[in-house]
Amino acid sequence: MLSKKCKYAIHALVYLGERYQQGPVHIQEIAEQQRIPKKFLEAILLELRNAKILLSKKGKGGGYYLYKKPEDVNLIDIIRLMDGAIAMLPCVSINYYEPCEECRDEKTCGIRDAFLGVRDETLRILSESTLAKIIQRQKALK
Amino acid sequence: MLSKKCKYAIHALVYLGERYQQGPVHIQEIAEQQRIPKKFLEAILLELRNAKILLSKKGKGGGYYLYKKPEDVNLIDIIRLMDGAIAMLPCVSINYYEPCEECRDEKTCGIRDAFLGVRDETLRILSESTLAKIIQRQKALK
DNA sequence: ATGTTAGACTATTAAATCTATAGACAAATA
DNA sequence: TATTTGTCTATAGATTTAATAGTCTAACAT
Repeated sequence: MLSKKCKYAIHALVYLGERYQQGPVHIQEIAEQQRIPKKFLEAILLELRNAKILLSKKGKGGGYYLYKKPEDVNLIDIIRLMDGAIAMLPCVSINYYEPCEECRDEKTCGIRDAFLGVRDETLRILSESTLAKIIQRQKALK
Repeated sequence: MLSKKCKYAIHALVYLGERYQQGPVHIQEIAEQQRIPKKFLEAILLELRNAKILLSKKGKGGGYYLYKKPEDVNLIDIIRLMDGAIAMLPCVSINYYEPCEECRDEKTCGIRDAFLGVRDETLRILSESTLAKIIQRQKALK
């Protein structure tokens, strides 16, 4: 399951995606509109800024706005940043690889294979799912 | 990421799968061979027994053994039992469904779709992955 | 029948992680 | 220079995960 942090991040980014190129959006507004605790959201947006997904502006009229284009931010990027590995086992993780403690020998492990498959399918589906597509889908459903 | 509990369960079951129809296997032996803390393993095996995947025998010569056939126990069963939901969001979970708190309206949510896809693919791959197939694959790799 | 073996069950603890909040600081703007 | 708004550090509380201790109960051998 995704953490709340990650879900908050996705919702905040979709919200900012809907306002792409319309200037900075105040944290307070995002927090209220998306029902996210403001202080928690602050930490999340900061992390997204440090990852060069968002930009910020201080002072009056300040706030956060998308740095990357909505079609260039996908769910994989967000989940990796917020929750870490996509894979269900460390030994099949691309970005957070670690040998399995439980495993005697990775080369003859009959378990990995299935989780490699799951990882690949998950990557495929979620990397195709960009903010732009999510917003487009949302509009279509209304 | 799967919990240690779940990984222990998978390893223990594969181990028992290799000894299918060869009589009960002592907890101590599984714990040592698979390097699992014995007391923790006890709790895990008990849960698998309550779920009718394993059977147990008390007293001398006792231990645990598979109740279901190795080809009838798949990774989905094990993960659901140990870690709960397979899905990455409660609102796309089959067995642990809950509406997303973060979501305003499930029907017009543009996010769910991607996670529905991930869930389906995960189910497909992991339900095909049975103890029998894992053991077979392991033998082939040796 | 009785002692030994091995699982069943309850309770507890320690560590880690997740969620949320507080408050001082720094930069931008009017 | 006062106000607004993001930056950053620290911490607290709750929950979950991982592991252990200890008592109870059933099965079996003698």
